[in-house]
Amino acid sequence: MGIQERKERERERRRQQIMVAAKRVFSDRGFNKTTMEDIAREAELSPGTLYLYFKNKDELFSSLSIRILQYLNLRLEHVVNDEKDMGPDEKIEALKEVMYDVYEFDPLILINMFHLQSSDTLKNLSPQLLSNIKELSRNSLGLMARIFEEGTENDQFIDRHPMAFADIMWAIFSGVVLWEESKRIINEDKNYLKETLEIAFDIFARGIKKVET
Amino acid sequence: MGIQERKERERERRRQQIMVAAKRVFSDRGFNKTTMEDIAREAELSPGTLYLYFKNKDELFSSLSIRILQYLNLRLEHVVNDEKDMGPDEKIEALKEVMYDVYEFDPLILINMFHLQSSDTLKNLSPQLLSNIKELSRNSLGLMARIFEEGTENDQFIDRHPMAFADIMWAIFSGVVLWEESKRIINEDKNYLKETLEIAFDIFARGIKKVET
Amino acid sequence: MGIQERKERERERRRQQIMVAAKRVFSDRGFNKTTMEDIAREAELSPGTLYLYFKNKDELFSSLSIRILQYLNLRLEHVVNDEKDMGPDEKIEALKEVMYDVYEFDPLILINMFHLQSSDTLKNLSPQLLSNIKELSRNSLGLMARIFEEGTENDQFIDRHPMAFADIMWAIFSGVVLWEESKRIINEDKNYLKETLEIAFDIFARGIKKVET
Amino acid sequence: MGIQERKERERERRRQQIMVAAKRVFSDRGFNKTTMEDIAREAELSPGTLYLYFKNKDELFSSLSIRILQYLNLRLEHVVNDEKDMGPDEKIEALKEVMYDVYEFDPLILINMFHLQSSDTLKNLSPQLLSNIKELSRNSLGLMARIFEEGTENDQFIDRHPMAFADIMWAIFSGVVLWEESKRIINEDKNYLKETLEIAFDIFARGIKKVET
DNA sequence: CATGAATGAGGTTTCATTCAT
DNA sequence: CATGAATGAAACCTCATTCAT
Repeated sequence: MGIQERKERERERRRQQIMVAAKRVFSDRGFNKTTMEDIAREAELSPGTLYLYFKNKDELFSSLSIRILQYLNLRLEHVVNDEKDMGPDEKIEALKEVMYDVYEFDPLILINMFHLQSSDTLKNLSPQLLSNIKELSRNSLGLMARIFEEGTENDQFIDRHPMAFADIMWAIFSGVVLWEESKRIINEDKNYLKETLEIAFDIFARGIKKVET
Repeated sequence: MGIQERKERERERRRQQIMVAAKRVFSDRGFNKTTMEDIAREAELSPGTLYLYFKNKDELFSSLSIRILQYLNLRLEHVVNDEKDMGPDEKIEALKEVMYDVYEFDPLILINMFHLQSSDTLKNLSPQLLSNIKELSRNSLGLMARIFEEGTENDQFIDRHPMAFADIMWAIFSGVVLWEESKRIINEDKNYLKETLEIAFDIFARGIKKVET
Repeated sequence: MGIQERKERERERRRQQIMVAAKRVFSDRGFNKTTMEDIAREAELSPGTLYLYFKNKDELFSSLSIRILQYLNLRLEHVVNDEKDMGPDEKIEALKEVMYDVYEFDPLILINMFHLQSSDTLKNLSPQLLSNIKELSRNSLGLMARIFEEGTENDQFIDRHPMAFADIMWAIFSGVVLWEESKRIINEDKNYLKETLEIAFDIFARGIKKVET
Repeated sequence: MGIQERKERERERRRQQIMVAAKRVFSDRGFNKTTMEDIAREAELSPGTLYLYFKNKDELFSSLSIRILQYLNLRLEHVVNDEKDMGPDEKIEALKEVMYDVYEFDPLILINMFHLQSSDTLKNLSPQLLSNIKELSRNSLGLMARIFEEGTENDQFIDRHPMAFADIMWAIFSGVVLWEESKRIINEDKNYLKETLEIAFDIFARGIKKVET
């Protein structure tokens, strides 16, 4: 068991090493322009080795998305489940923090995640990985929806479909990050994203509250 | 002159024919998986012919984005410039219509446009085309911003940076369309998008109004 | 007959027009890089028209070589046949003039002629054209050989195979024009070719004379 | 070190293997008609492999020229530097041997070298390779020039520009090899080249000697 | 005769993936 | 487990040539 486990851990370390390298290269060059050899070089491994840890390029790429989705999920779960004494308003505030941290965790991987989603090659992922991704993103939306649901139940938010709320929330976040003009501005003024998110969440909070402040 | 013009029109017709085919295939298969031969076959032309009308695959792809951006621009200009007697509230309502029509005009091309923007190889577009795209998307955001600016000046909207408003607006729209889970739902329930947009714009309208109804 | 002839002449004029354009473009870009459309544009004709006058690209190219070979032949015939009162020494001097004029007539076409000869696509020339080229080049060598033959018969030149003499003569000329270093020098010093040819012919004249001066 | 070196040698072996195959195919079909796949098939490798050893088709082609130029250089250096006790006459004799051996070493590659020089696409060679070629051909001519220079200094050869002598010498050799009619004759009579070179060098030797024998 | 839009075969090159060491 | 040389399928793109007008 000791040995077994040690091996497993070693294997996981390698996977991480590769993913870190992959993230760097994908972020730098985008999906298409990145070759497996680029990643191998960055990871100081040989191309063949990558295939010992990832079935193919698409799976390697997708694993990056998995990682950030896992992080998002973790954080959302914490807000929804652990912070029992927060009111809906505070949870939305917390949600804002989560979203921003996700962005900071990996600003470019997010963009890549969209590439993943609006993409083609999702069909040659292993079924397990695919369902994993679907599960995670579904779960994330679900967790956000829960926050809004609570607000609705509390009669603090207007009564609408919570999933739609969650969708919009995510939209605000992701759209802000993606739209070309925004990217330009973000590059010039690092605070723009934060400010815009602030405004966005503020508007959102005002817009969904039943009793206006 | 007559002949010259006829030729020009004929040429434009061909371009459109190719773009229609390209749109279909790109939408079906995504950018990477789509080959020029696929498009040629769909357009019932030979591969070589495509290159008489588009410098390369990237330019063909980008031209599709141009088209929808032009449509968006046209519609936004109409709202901003021609509807002088609309109040800010009505204009946001009109904006909603525009966004939805854009989506109907070409639901998948929008996704592709994101691929374009979050992409890599857009550096080998002709400078003219590239600046054209930039100009159009910048202009669209600017027009949206104008709508919000008016509302702010009228003291009807809370006083924030109008560009950020526009950014969020676009975010809501595009994000809603893109997020994977949404896509799934949209495919199952065609009204979901409309409803969610309705909610989104409603929240947004409530959120930015200074004097609450 | 009048009309027939007029037409024929008109046709010949067109051929010349195309060849002049082709010569310019081939010289500028080399055989491979030159497209039929380039030539058409230079000739202010349409690509299709070229094929009314030349079976294919190779034939068009080869026709240029034909033209210069015809010129060479003409000049050589004049030296051999018309200048009955010249001695072998003088004829070699005349030969030098001819060679130099050929070079001036079309310095780059000569290089292209070598491309033709060391080339591949000579197999898809029309048999007639091919035999025409062979005939002309054979004839040129033959005419040169005659000059040396006379000198040998006169007991003025050493007794060797006259065709070999001609071959060497041609070699000197063509080699001088082709060798890369020479080209470089020629570009820097326009007189180099003339001088080198002068030396070459002088050496040659000294080398073949039976009675040394 | 041992491993490093073994790898390097293995790699060099592969390069040679490819070059041998390339030489065969280029010689057989000429540059344009030869496809990379042809070469790969001849080398019993896959097309992709060629690109592991040569940047592109042009570089592969040029490398062949390099090889023969290196051989030529080696031989010329031997004549010029190592054979201190040879007189100019003997050195010219040695030069003849060199030239003939070069021809035997690779009769068709020489023709291809001319294709290289009178060619177009040689601008997309790596700068290093290009300068390598230029260096080598310049050097070869320089070495030949040295031989003549010695003869001039010894007062055995007429006093002319030694580089021009070298140029002519090379011209004789290369021209003889190239001219179409010669090729035909060579194919029919294998001794023709040798004989003609013999005559050429004899004439040349007679032509440059100050004191006639 | 002239046109020039369309063709489509075919070439070069890339790169994800494999497998013998 | 790791390597990295080799693979070979497949993509983009060019351009000589044709043919309906």
